[in-house]
Amino acid sequence: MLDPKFLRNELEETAKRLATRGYQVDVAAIESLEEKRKSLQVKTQELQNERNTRSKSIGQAKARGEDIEPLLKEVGQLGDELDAAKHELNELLEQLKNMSLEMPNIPHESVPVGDSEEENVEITTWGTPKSYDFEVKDHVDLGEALDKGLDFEMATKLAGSRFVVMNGEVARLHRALTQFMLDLHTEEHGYSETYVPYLVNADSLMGTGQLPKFADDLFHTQALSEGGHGMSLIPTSEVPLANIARDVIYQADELPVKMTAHTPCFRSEAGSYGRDTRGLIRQHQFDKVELVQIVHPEKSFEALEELCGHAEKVLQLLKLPYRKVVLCTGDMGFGACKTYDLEVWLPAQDTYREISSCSNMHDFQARRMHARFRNPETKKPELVHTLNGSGLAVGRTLVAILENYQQADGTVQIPEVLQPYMKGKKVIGE
RNA sequence: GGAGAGAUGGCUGAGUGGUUGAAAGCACCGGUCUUGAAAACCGGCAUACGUUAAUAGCGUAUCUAGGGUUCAAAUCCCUAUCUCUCCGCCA
Repeated sequence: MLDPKFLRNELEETAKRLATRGYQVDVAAIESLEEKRKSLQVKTQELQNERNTRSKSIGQAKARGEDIEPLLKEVGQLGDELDAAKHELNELLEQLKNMSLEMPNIPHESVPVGDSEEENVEITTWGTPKSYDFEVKDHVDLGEALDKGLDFEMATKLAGSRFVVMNGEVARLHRALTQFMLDLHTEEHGYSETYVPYLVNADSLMGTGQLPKFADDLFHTQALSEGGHGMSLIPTSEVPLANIARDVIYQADELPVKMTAHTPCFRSEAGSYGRDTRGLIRQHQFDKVELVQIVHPEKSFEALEELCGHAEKVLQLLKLPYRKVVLCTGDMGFGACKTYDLEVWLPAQDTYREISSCSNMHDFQARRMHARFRNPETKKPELVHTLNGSGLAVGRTLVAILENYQQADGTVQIPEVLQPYMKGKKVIGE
């Protein structure tokens, strides 16, 4: 959510900047609603003031044993007028609130302006894609051949499309990856390991920005239309992790809070029919190791660089070639003010594919969540900034390893850093 | 799943319809005292919104949340959520 004061005072500016990400602000509508709101609010408060004063004097008169009947009569119609004004005001406030809940975050000045992912800007590349003297297979063929290491047919029987069953060494490699990532982030990067619920309530989803706008992307235990008390499966552990800060006032010396968690993520992928239907790339359920930071508002851009570096470190240690891009205004997520994507090299697709997305949400989520810290200078509670990033998406990392480390005979080398997690094995499929 | 109890400011905890935004204590901040500290004493100490040049005043709201009764609700009624205790079930 944007700062309502900023929105009000800098409406044109806000509209201009949100337009760069393809969001049209209805300036005229907001202006007229605001004007009405202002006068109605003043009127309501005046009426309330009057009622309070009179009610008080009734109390005093009664205490003195006077006849209060005439006073009661006087206040009589005040109530109706007040109720009407209140009602109208609440409707207006509701309307304004709903509008602001659906507005995306304002992009940072350093974010390149563009319409789509075509206009994302490459920052760096790391590593060199290997050349293979045989025809490379994709991870689906590799995984199926590895003693049904990846079994998509079975998953279809059990659940449907966009799920997977893993077996044997591939399943273990998948587990090894999450262990390795968690160990790295907790032991080297200063995150505390966190275990969180995979089902969350609507307040949490509102806090991080999935609701009200993106309900269709989630799996719900009960339709929101049917009472709304159902929980939803998390689309990312960012939701529970960031909401740990909801309604909290941190002491300044408690910041930054750095948390990491490994969870499955559930996405209905409502808008992506036909995209990436083959393989592990786009699933209804996938594992992810997430990094979340709650930081002092002046430190968030620094923290973004740091956090992204932590995700990069995973790729570097796994020796997977990747590139880092900064997303353009049109490609950023709803709540982000600046986002870096890390894209790993996939030889079978002969291209880089997203494997991590690291974002500074600025105060956007903090405002929705009332996540604050007590500023020692002002002694007042002020909004913190929140950041999140994948460190990394485990399923896609598995894809990258299978494809990048494949050998002519269909076996797959195990990256050195993972070998301790694989009982010292160096190759799977032998 | 069944039965009961409860939810008040950073914390503990008074308060059952009328100057109660809310006693008291703790914590915290400032001061007096002290060589310094502690103790003692004095004072201060919520948030949001509106109005405003203003972090000054003034006003409004907020005692889990949402409805209701009333001239007036922390206080009465209804609903939801959460917490605790006991029983059942269970990893």
